[in-house]
Amino acid sequence: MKNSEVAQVFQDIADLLELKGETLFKVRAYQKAVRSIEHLPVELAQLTKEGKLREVPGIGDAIEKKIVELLTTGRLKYYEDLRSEFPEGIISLLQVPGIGPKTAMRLSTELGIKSLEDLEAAIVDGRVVGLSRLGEKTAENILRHLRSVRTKEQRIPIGTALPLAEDIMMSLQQHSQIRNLTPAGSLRRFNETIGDIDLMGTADDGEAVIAAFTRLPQVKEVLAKGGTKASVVTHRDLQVDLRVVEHDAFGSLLQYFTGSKQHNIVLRERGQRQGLKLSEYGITDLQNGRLEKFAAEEDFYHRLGLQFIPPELREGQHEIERAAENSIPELLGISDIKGDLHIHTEWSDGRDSIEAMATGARNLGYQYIAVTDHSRGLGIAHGLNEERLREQMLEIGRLNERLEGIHILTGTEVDIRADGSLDFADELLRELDVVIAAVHSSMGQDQDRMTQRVLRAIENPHVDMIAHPTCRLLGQREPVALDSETVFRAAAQTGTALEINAMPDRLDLRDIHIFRARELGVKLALGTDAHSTEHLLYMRFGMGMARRGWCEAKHILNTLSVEEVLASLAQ
DNA sequence: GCCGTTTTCGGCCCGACTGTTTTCAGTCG
Repeated sequence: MKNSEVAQVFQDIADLLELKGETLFKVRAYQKAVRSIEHLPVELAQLTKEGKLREVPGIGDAIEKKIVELLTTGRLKYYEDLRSEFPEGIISLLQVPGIGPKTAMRLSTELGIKSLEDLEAAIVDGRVVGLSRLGEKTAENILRHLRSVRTKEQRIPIGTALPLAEDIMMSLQQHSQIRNLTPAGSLRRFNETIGDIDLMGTADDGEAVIAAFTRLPQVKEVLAKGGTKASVVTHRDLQVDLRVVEHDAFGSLLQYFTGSKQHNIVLRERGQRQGLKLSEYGITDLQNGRLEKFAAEEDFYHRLGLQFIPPELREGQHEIERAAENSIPELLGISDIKGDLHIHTEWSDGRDSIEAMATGARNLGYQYIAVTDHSRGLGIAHGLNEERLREQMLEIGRLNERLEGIHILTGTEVDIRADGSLDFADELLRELDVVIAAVHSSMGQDQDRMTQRVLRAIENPHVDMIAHPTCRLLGQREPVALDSETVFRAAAQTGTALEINAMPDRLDLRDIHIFRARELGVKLALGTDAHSTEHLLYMRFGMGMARRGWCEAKHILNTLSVEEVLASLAQ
């Protein structure tokens, strides 16, 4: 059973207990366990084997036993009994904003509603209005939310959200006197997907800024508008919230709205033990009731005796204890990156020439790029055959003589065939600076075959790196079945790098995989998989993932200089 | 159900909004 499936069971249990009217502390205990399991970098089965389940925050005696039962039998009696107490489908009502446990229960018991379809019908024919504490207006709101839940787009990839946010931020800066404008929420934490965009800033005249914001050309609809905040929907159907505050409270407000929710809860629990009450307004000393405000977020953390915690680490797992013992690492930064190791050109399915990609990279301050066009097996991408690859190597040699300030490494993204063999012979691979191997076909293989397939590529002494190891496409294709723990251990053993593919729809490896791979000593490499010069800028998305995986510069292959990286690849 | 810089028992994050109420329950982030 996968972690995500276990998490779903406990999420259901939390919902059902809430419907049942069980004490909220118990409900929250299950919710906390869900968050922890979702962020776990290791399989629960592995932790169980090592006897380390109880080290996970939020997992105690009772939940440990339930996890073991789920993993060994695939079922959980407690869960099945609980479910049998309620009509099927009642949990689905909870996904409608405005419907909580109390309302869901009443809708179910008093009107027999079991699905969103039932609910819509009941509101439309007027049966809902009239239940106690359910007036006309509430019913109307529920109906509106109900319809938007059905049509609403899923969370959008950060690669889409961040440029949209930046576009709005730029417009707002042109049209108002806002200062310190910055994203908050999941965007600032570099979550791989974003629900809505939160922006924050400071201003002397907040109302003028809010007015300018709601009049921006990107805005389709104004949902709410007040003196310090506003919510709008853009033409791309994305909700954007803006909050404007006075300068002296900006730090605590930014901290609060950056989250995550779980991080803030753990932080506040800690504050409570220190006799302090934390809120978006600042920190109140419970002894004397005095409120201390914070203009800078760093000072907020320092007041609690903590190191500053970078937003990418704020998931409410172990970052707060690490900050307390002063052992938050110096995370990788964009200026640490010395080159891009995964680049396509017009020789295969890229748009631009080798020279254009090289000068584009030089403009970003890089020392090198690796040209890694597809191999012949990938016909759809005009993969190179052996002859064309040799021509390309000669061309790169000529360019390297001519171009100043950038070094081009020869390479390939060679196909890993279904049986794990490679698309090019070892004799050819040996001549290249960089050999990236990747799966592009037969993605439906079962876990054993897929794992053996990738292991075989990892064990080839000429393979330097495995690209996009899980082959997922955000929102489009599930990851392939791969025993990641086994693959990571083999990669660490052989010194084969694993890629953090920075393409916004890939982001592969993902954050928790990066965390685990790094822990196991796997060499990691950032690559944009650029198919045009613009794509070189995707590096920042891979950077975000690497930081969420607690990576420092020393963990990343392409923080090395060109001499060092060539030496490392030759090993 | 979890957990400990007072605690192995007795606490458990914080504030705001909305709608339906006569003082607040329910929900959200």
